[in-house]
Amino acid sequence: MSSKNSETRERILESAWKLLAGSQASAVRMSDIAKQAGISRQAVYLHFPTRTELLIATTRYIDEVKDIDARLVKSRSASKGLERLEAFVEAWGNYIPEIYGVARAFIAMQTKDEEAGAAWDDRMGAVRHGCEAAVEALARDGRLTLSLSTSEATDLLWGQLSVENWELLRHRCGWTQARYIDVLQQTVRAMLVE
Amino acid sequence: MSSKNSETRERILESAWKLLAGSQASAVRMSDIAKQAGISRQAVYLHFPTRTELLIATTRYIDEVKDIDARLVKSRSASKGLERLEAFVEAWGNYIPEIYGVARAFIAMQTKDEEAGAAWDDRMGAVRHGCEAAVEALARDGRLTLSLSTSEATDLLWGQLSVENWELLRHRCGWTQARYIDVLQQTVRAMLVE
DNA sequence: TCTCTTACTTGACAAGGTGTCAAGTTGACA
DNA sequence: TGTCAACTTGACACCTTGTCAAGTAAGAGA
Repeated sequence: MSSKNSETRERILESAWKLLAGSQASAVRMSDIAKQAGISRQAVYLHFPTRTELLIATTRYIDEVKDIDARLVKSRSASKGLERLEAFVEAWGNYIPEIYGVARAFIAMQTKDEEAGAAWDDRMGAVRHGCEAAVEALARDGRLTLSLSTSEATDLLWGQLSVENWELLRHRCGWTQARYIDVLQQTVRAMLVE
Repeated sequence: MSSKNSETRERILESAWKLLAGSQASAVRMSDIAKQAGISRQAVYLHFPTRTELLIATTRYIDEVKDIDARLVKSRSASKGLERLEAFVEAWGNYIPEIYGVARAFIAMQTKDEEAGAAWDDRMGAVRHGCEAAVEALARDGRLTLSLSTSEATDLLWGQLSVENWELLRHRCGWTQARYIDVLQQTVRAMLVE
């Protein structure tokens, strides 16, 4: 029989991902994930102690499969601050749809489950670091708006690139992904540059 | 004995409000609200059929007590678009803290409870109307950025004034309320005007 | 004073989800 | 043949929402 850390574990992660990405991401239960993976509900608990830990593992799995690092190369290697900023908005903005399902689940759990809140804060903290790097590059070029500190500018950019803002514009307002990226680049530039 | 629609009902609403506004807004249960109001859990159900309806009633109660309409008078009576925009940002931005507790509860429920989602969408739809009016006033003055349609500009402003964005800047980033208002006015202006 | 009604209490319970536990099955491997 | 690891089956405790039924207390009216 296969080792515990391979096929089944991955099938669980794939199932969680698929269900969370689906239209009815709302109430994805442990039993749904088990059924999707073709195993018993208890088998899921043999691999992941809690629902929260399964969700955390799912985000890590997605990061691996979708190669988030590769997507950020262009931004990180940009020489000019403005270039870096726009590349970052594009890279992260186009990554949000990939993780949106899991993100929704985390946001819903934040209120109830402290551990889930901490895990999500941690992931979003990584995004903030990306924002910070872009803002600092901008500041080094002397192109950051004078009325904002780098910290404030970072916060604003972070808020602009939040999953919640993406959700509002794409889902509630019906924007296309391409228009979202375009307008966000333009908006963020108006907010932070010069 | 007092009529059903008075003292007790109001005590329930006050209790819900108080608990949701408190630091541990996370898990406010029906039993917590009942205890706070000094009545039995079942008595709460005599006044409100479900938790969702109680939350909806609580927002309406807050609107009444805090007089949301009065706060919007200045914005609505502004003659210039820019003036209207800034007054609206100030009025709504300063109202968010009042409803934040209830808002958090709604946001957490959105995923699970359809009715709660609809109720919250409805309330936020009202905010979007305010955004729309401000953007249209700006457009009439010919001061709206050319690269944005009025609908897109409305959406952007709406996202900027979302409870989630307020939460991020005030709670996660530690901004003061005054700074939040200042920076948002400036940001929104950079995004939409000229 | 007796009775009726209204608001509320008390206590039990079903539904639906998470997480735990114990015992059984099955296939690989030595 | 025996053992071990991975998985199954079924039961159960716990929590929260919402329902139900019976009981209590106090004001209103005859």
